[in-house]
Amino acid sequence: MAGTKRKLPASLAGSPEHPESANTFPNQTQAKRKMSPAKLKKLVISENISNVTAEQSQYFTNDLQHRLGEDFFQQPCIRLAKALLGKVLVRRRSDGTELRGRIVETESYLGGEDKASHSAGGKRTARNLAMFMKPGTIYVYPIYGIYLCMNISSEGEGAAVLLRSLEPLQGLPSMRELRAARRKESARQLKDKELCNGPSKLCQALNIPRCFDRRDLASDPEVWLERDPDESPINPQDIVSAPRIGIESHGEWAKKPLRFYLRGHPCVSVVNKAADGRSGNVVKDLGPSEVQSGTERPDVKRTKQD
DNA sequence: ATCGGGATTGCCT
DNA sequence: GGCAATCCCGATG
Repeated sequence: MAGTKRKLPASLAGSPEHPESANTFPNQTQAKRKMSPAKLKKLVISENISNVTAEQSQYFTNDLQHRLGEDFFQQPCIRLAKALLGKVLVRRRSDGTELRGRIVETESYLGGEDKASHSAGGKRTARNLAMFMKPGTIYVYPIYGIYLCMNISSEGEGAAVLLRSLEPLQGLPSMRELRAARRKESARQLKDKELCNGPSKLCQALNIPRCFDRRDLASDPEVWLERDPDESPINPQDIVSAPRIGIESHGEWAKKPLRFYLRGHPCVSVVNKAADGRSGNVVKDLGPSEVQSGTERPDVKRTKQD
């Protein structure tokens, strides 16, 4: 399948989804555009005309050309979590339309000794089986009875990367609909940057259902990952490492900086000011000791992670 | 068969 | 910033 250029049915070709608006984040420090110049030009045009129909040819772009294959996922968990930053998650819906979001925040769950991981201690259950499947396998699990979270299995026994937030790129009106469906009708409209800035929000916005659990990102026709052709390589100094969110009860492991996000990006769900001031791998002069807990390198087997 | 908790979110004060 | 919502899964008896 990979490398094969698929031709879309004519019925899909001529029926773009709802009007799509371009999405820019002026305040974004790394203001590099992700689209090809041609695509960008079209989107810029559509920005200036309300209710413009989506550029149809974007559905003909050769998605598979930039699709990430299984080799990409074959990396140690922390490395994959960082490598995922800047990559584009694509969801192709049954009507042929595509939703796209750029990954800007991830978390590593290492399995084994990682007490905060569903696979801690090598525990393998029906729920977390996908964490043990081949790298690139999607792990979707329900949380708090009402939400879902999406992970990607990495190299390493039971290791996976949680996707925490995306920068919405394409299909924003659809995302807004999907998100609004579960909110009060009286609630104000969500800002663009609020569409996917949380692990369960992105599942809603991209319509990722529970049944995507155990699917393969490298080969699934409905969901995949792309390299952004025009994205300049992420500078390691632009990756913030901070403690993971929502796992406070897990003691020492809660403090390890296994959350990664693009510095200054407006779509990050929770900014860690202490860690934000610091650059990725450089340890500058540190303040109070409590700050340091967020900077110490993860206490994991070097052999496994680098 | 029953019970308790959770890798979150949105609305309220 | 507090807290309810809501239910599946895994642990326990």
